[in-house]
Amino acid sequence: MKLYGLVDCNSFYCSCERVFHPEARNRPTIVLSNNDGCAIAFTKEAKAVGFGQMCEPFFKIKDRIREYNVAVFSSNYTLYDDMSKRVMKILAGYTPELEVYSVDEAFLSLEGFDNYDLFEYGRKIRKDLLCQTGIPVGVGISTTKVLSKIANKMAKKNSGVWLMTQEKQIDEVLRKFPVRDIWGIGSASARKLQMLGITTAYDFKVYKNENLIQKLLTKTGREVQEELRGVSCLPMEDVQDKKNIANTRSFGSDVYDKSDLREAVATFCTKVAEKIRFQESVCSSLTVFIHTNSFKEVEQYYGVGTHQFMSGTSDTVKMIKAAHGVLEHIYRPGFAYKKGGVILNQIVPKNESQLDLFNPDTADNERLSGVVDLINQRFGPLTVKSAACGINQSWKLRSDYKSRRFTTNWNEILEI
DNA sequence: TCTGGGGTCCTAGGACCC
DNA sequence: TCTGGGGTCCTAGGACCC
Repeated sequence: MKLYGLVDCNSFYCSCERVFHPEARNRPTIVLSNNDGCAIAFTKEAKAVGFGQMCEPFFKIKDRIREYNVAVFSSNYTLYDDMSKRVMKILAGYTPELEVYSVDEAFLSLEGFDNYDLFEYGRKIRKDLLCQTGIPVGVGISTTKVLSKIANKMAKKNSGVWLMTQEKQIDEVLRKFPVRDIWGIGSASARKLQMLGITTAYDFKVYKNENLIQKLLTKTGREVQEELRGVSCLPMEDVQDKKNIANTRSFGSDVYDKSDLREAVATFCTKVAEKIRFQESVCSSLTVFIHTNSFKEVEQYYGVGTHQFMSGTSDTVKMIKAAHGVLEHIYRPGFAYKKGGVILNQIVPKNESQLDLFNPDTADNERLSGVVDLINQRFGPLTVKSAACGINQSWKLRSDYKSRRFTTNWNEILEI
């Protein structure tokens, strides 16, 4: 029998903070987005006192945060990424095949584990992770990925582990499970299903007109329906290389000057170039965008443009030049820009890249990039960077409640 | 005053080919 | 009055995910 386990960390960002801030463990805890803009992670204690709406603006909830003595943290992705790696490494020991689905969750193939006491196995995984990393998780086990996601939600409501493999038992759960909460069914699809009278996962499972589902929800929706029926359509996947790589940011304050935007864009390029080199790939097109603050009732402008490289590249300097060229085209003076970004497209592995027939000598400066990457890995991000990134970086973002990089930087290690 | 960031997949429709 | 048929590739936009 096919069997899938889904392990999902509870309020992952908050749990990471709590590992190093014991004083937050008895308080409702919230983590903010970049720029301290919105609340994006909540513990169940925070949800219990009314927080939990995704991306609620921080400034709107400040009063309530004081009222309920909520612990607040700026996001610290260096810390979360490292904690995630620790969790995944342990999980890899519990399955022949692990699919790291996101920073805080992973599918485990449990095919061939039919004779195990799977409930006990789930408990062991939980205990081990909590002991070794301090991160609490839920474990859901069932016969398809979609069902194991549902099992995981049940696990979080109950003792932390939920096993469902018998049809009768599955149906019992599905009858009480809102269709909107199914993995792969968002608000738009839920609305369409509602019009067909489908409100629970069970209604969806037994709905007969498959052609209509295909038409309304496309192939994706049909696959979800099959998975609810216990027919596995979504196999375990290798985590392959990224097909797009982006770095985009809201600015700390409004930006008017082209020179500031040039700095920001150069910095975005530096980040994406690092990422693509780490993946050992090259890209052949690069998109730049800038736009105004859509929350303000002023004239809006959205500028976007793409540069096509003649051959695949992962060279920071080339990307900055290209991005500055695009910026020249899309910049309009007089607007207050609030956000910008750089996206790399048409990504292929380095060794599969096409060379430029007409300019064979414009190869990437790989030695330079290699040395820069080494220095920055050792001494911290942007220790060495292109002068185009600027020194003052007046556009950069805010982060007032940031915790230390406890696990990745000797200078910021936990003190007792 | 203050409103996140980074991805994937699918489809329709246009451009283009012979 | 009459105006082919069968493809591929690319892109924008929608929907969804964490």
